[in-house]
Amino acid sequence: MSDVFRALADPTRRLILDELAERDDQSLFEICSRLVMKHGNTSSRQAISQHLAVLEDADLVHSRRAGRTKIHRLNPEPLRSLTARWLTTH
Amino acid sequence: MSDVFRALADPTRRLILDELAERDDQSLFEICSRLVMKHGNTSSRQAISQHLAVLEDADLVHSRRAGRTKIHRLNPEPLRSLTARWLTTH
DNA sequence: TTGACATGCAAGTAACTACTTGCCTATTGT
DNA sequence: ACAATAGGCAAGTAGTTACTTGCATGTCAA
Repeated sequence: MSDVFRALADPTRRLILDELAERDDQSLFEICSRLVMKHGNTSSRQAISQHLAVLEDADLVHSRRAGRTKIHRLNPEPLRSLTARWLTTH
Repeated sequence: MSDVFRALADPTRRLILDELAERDDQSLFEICSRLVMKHGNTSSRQAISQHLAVLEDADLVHSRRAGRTKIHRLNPEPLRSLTARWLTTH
């Protein structure tokens, strides 16, 4: 649970999630390219790779290898009911 | 927005929110006492005070002075629709 | 097989975070 | 006034995080 919030605390990681929410099954290079083009994000490939590792640790992103590329997909399940415990009407 | 996720990333801060969700208008000392008694949390008064400052920066907690005590109250508004952008069905 | 491509790994660094320690301010009760 | 209570402020520290740099691994195309 801490992992999920910690992963979401970084703006670049939220951009990556935005990108994967818009289009599934992107490789590291695709994600890097789109972050630069669409959001002016200048993070290096290695930086994005490490962000993706954090997102995978939080189970927010799933990945599979396809030849020499690694394909990433958003997994929104950990986000469901994440804040429900503080939103109870009592 | 980063502030909210960053605030939620710490387990002790989530405990504080749990406590305030259960009972509004608690002072720093009350929160400290309850964290120790109910959750075995051994954080010092100063540590809790700093956690509350982080929660206030994120607008998750509102506070007012009442004499020599400071009364804290949960503000769940920043939590609403926090993760909606990644949960769209498309 | 050779080179280009896509990614992984690991060490180093600067900034940040959580926490402690020590002292200070303000309010209340006697 | 005085002591006790509730809290604030600021410096220091250990651990963590985000990022870079340099090199290594694995895959595909010609």
